[in-house]
Amino acid sequence: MEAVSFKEQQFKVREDLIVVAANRLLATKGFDLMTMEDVATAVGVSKGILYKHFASKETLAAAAMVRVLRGALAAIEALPAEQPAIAKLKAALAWTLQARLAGGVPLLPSSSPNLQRSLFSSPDYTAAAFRMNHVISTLVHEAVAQGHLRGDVPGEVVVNSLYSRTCDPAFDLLRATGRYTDDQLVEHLVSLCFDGLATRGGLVLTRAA
Amino acid sequence: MEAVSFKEQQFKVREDLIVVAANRLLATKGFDLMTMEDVATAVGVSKGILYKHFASKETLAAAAMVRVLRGALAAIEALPAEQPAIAKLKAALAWTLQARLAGGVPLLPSSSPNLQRSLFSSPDYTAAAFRMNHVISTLVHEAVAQGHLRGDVPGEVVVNSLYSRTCDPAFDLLRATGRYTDDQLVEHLVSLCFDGLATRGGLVLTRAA
DNA sequence: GTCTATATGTGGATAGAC
DNA sequence: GTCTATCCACATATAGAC
Repeated sequence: MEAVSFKEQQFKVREDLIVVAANRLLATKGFDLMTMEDVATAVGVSKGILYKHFASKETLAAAAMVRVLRGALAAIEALPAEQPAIAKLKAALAWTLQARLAGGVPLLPSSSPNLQRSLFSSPDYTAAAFRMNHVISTLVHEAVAQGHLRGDVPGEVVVNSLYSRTCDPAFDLLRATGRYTDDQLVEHLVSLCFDGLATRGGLVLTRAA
Repeated sequence: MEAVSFKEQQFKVREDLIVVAANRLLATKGFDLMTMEDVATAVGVSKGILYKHFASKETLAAAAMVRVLRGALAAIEALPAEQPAIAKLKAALAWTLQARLAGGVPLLPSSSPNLQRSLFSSPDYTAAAFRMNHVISTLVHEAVAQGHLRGDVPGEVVVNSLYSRTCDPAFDLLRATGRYTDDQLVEHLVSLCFDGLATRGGLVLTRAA
């Protein structure tokens, strides 16, 4: 009994190592270029063993996505409730960018039909993605209602823009220059996303009464 | 003489068809998922003939990139000189997004080392990319000097952000919903890029004297 | 120059020894 | 459960007929 439990535990630990390694590889090479061989050597096991844990490469990628989605959801829910919605949204984007710096966020969009099918046929993934979409949409609507987010653009457009900023290629390009600290990078990206590239040309800002 | 010239002309026309088809496929499937077979059937020729025009898949992709870069450069240079720099930058982004709607812009970033090497070993590509970088950087610095673009973010960061907006995945996702016209899509994306997601919370805008 | 057929390499997935 | 060896499908690139 004890031995079995221990082995099962080891199995779970290894599975987590596999997912973490896949995460990193997906973040750097993307789904199409990542090979199961890559994952195996990164973890230090043989290729065949991966299929004892995951039925296919797509299933493994789905597991990696779920891991990140759940982490992001937990981070958002851990934010102080008294924060206004826009602050939560900024924090969520910053968290995701930090996660990308740390271990990698496997959000590289591959248009592989196999992957798409596999993702949406995974209950874990669809549940996490649906929940994430709900949480972010709600925050966006709150922020609009509070006058902190522009109301002249459909909420859907805002949500998608936020999502795409988490996998902004500019982030990696700028990071590769080595001219910025991690915090500077995150700050710049978040600021550009929410405040835009432009000043308010010809206009000055006055505090409202 | 005439016959040879005609054949050469035909050859060039076909080459252009190949590049256009590759463009579209690169925009939809990306470099990794696009196969030479795809390109061949799209053009309506056999697979082998592609290698009479291009030495490799990477070379073909480079040609597609060069085509788009040159088109974008021409579009920027055709803008009225009296326009302020920020207007030119907005127009350039809008042009690229329109081009993406029309025929596709093959900017899907593949981290394939083969592709990277092939791109940077192509004089045509490096020249076009260098020139594009120069043109955009100059416009950004002008716009900052004119007070239209934020000066608190390094120019390099602004340039990279602009670049990454041209291949923003949100664009395709929103387009796929079918709820927006092409013009609305472009307008929203350009507006979000320059003006940001946020209102100026608690502030009202007053025109300067 | 264009096609058909094929050589070559690679990567996902499986079989079988231990 | 883990490894080694292998199968199979597919994609790049080439060879050879016409």
